[in-house]
Amino acid sequence: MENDTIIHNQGLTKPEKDDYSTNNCAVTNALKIMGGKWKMLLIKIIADDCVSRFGELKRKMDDIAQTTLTIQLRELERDGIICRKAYAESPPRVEYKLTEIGITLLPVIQVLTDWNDNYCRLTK
Amino acid sequence: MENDTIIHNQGLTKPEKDDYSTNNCAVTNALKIMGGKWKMLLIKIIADDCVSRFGELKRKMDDIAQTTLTIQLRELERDGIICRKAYAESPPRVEYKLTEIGITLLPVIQVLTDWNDNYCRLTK
DNA sequence: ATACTTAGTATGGAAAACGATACCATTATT
DNA sequence: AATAATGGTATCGTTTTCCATACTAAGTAT
Repeated sequence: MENDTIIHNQGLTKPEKDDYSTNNCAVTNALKIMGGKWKMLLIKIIADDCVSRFGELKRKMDDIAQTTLTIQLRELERDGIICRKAYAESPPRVEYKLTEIGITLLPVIQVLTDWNDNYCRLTK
Repeated sequence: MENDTIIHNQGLTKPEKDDYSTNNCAVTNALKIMGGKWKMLLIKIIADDCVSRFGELKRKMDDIAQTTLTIQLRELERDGIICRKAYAESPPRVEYKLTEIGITLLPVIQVLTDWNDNYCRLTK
């Protein structure tokens, strides 16, 4: 019973001191940028598409409100994860794609997807 | 402009059809279990501790409300991520630890931590 | 007797997230 | 002249999430 308390911690980086407060925890920090109901899904779709238009995203996430989609895109843009390119046409055309920093988030998406495919069913 | 649309998608598993709706997306599914403001942090702390007591968790996450902590722990328990062991003592003693399935979530935590350490600063 | 400890629960309220609806400008189409 | 398409914004309401406060039971220490 005592010996298995060591096993599952291998490979996890322990914090120097026990500081998990809001401003100092790596997990919390990362989630400030990519947390929430829609962000990771949005990042995944834009990655799959390479370049996405607004209406395309709206169609694929068919249960998101348009206002919510706009807000999420603005925040991802503000945080340097995606970039927005608007063309001076009519009707308007706007394209979204991942920035270089946004691309560095793909391993997070992938490991989450892998976990779902391999282990999530065991939780039921 | 066209050629760089391919690069960043390497290694990402594309969905068969463009189905990102609420019930069918792997990312969304995984986040149903470990999403939210506190879950991943909780999983990380319990992993660091190997075994955590309630008051210990409360102290380390000093800005979480006690009621919220209880709810998060109950949900993680319900979803098979942690297990709860209460001792018939007084004052009560309750211990939380990761289940085997909970342990499979650690790579998710790790990759999130790594991203924060390596790339998050670039978003500023 | 009183105070302290742990791991909660109960209640009420505030804040954040999210959604539905209506509206807009510009151009092309019918 | 009316309609449709795109990518929004503005407003308001709901739902979800979260927090603050008060309270509890049982044993231990003073």
